[in-house]
Amino acid sequence: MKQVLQIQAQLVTYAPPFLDPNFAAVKLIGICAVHCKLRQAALIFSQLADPNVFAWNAILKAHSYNHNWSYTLHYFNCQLSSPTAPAPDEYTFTSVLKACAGLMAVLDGCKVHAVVVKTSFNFNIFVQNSLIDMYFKFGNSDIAQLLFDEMLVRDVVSWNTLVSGYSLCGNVELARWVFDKMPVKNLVSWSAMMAAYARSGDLEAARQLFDVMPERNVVSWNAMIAGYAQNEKYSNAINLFNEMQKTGNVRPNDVTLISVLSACAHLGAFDLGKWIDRFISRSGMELSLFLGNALVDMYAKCGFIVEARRIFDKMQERDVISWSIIISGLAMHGHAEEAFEYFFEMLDCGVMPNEVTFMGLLSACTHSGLVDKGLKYFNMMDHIYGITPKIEHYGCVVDLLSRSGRLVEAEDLINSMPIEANVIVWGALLGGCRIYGDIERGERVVQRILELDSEHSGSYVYLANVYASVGRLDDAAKCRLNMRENKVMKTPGCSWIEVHNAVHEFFMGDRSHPQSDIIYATISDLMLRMKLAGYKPKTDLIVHSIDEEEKENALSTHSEKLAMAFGLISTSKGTTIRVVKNLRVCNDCHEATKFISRIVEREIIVRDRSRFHHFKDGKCSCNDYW
DNA sequence: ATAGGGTTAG
Repeated sequence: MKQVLQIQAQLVTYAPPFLDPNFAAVKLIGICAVHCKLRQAALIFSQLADPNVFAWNAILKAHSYNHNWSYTLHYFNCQLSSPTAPAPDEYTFTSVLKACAGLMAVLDGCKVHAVVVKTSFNFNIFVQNSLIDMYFKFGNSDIAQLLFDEMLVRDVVSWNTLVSGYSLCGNVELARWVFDKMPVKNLVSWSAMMAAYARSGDLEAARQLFDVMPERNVVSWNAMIAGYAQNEKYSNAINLFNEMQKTGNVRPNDVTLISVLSACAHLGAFDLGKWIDRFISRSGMELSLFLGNALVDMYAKCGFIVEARRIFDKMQERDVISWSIIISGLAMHGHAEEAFEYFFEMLDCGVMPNEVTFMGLLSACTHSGLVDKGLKYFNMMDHIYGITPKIEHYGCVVDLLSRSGRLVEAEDLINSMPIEANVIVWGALLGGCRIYGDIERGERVVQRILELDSEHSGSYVYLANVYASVGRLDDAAKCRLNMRENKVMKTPGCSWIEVHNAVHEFFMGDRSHPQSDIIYATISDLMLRMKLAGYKPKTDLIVHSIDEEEKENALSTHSEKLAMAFGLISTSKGTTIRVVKNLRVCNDCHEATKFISRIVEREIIVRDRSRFHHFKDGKCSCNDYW
């Protein structure tokens, strides 16, 4: 790029007469495109007195290559309306059709198709393939198939387009049928078929294809890694990334790193996440919008909100996703005021919020108990920005109202919802009934929940707890029996911790870890010291056993305590402990962790399914409100 | 001199 600028400067001051300016511009624009420097490309193009068809195609390609679909169509419009511009050719149409597909601009696409037919470019195989691809992306597989059938000559790209097209339309079987039928396969054919399986959720079939592929490039690896990451197989994604590094002949690119960062974010695998950050700086890789977003999200979800902000501030370009990520990140850490500040800054930058942005704002309110502010944002969504609240938003607001004891309003809101409430929304209200001991309402809510999901474990546990707390032990027992008979399973509590680049996973009562004995010994020791410091196990949370000692035991083997104990014995004194949990952190563990942070003089950061808890010196950042 | 198909974030 540096040399592009030098050449450009040279051409402005002195253009040699033997050099065709269009020729030079095509070359320079091509380099700008590869480096995502579209403004520079546009400048070079605008300085041409008389752009020829090569120059027009170059500027169209530069924008479509960078997924800047609307600018592609903008330039195409300019070309059509300018009296001096050359007529479009087959090269023009491939870029333009791609842009229509990317924009899902069905009407424009059909119009371009009409022009293609009128100008007889519909016999060019490149244009034909682009048309087929476009109709698949519009979801119109019938027309796509028709165009394919009418082709006189087909090449491997035509077949590949069919495979990926059917995959896009959700028809893996047909994609496989085409894949088996195609006369010649290349690397892209294999990758497309593999991606089709991954997209359909059949990771075994995808992996099998990946393993037998005759050759692989970075895109094949990316497709498999992304397949794992998008199907929540985060450890598999990371393992495959490590394998890719080991083979040594394929260099990860930004797409690879984005998928791996997403896996790191979900797992809280910050060692690898930080390594990727350094890798990016070290290799001089451009911090693209996607990559920046993935990095910010990784840091925020791994508990490094300061680092997340550092990357966010460093980004050249930010879109609504970037802002939503930083807002939800701040919300997760309980920094509600900063989340609001970023929201207003976002508006100042002219970026329109969407439904995800509002999820971030609402959860910021939930985590800080800002009920009225939450209601204000909730109303703002529809009234000011025309965004119809989705079930998640209702869930958030019901949670907000319920937690603060405004149960009547919460129930009214559910009953006034234009969409059917789900188990999560009712569950939020049930949580409020539990906290505020509203037994009558709770019973009603449980009934509604069990109508929707007869195996809702939370309801059974809730009922058993309520009965036990008011001394109706027979009813409590009946409820537990009921639960067992209906085979209601609670999601098993699971926590994990990253130590020395490896993620260690613990389930409740887990004894499968090689260092299990010493982990349990550590917990017993801690329990003793905690009790001396005034800790009282919250055994009233346990419903299924009677013996007090047994209850304490059950509490002490909660997965987060196991992960924490493992962290304490495997890291040096003073190191921050970071644990991730799949469920909400339980009341007892929350209390215990406060004590532990003081006893061992460590900062302990727990990410549960909805937020972060920073424990330090016997206190938690959530101020016991979560 | 310029082109089509497989991979990416909340």
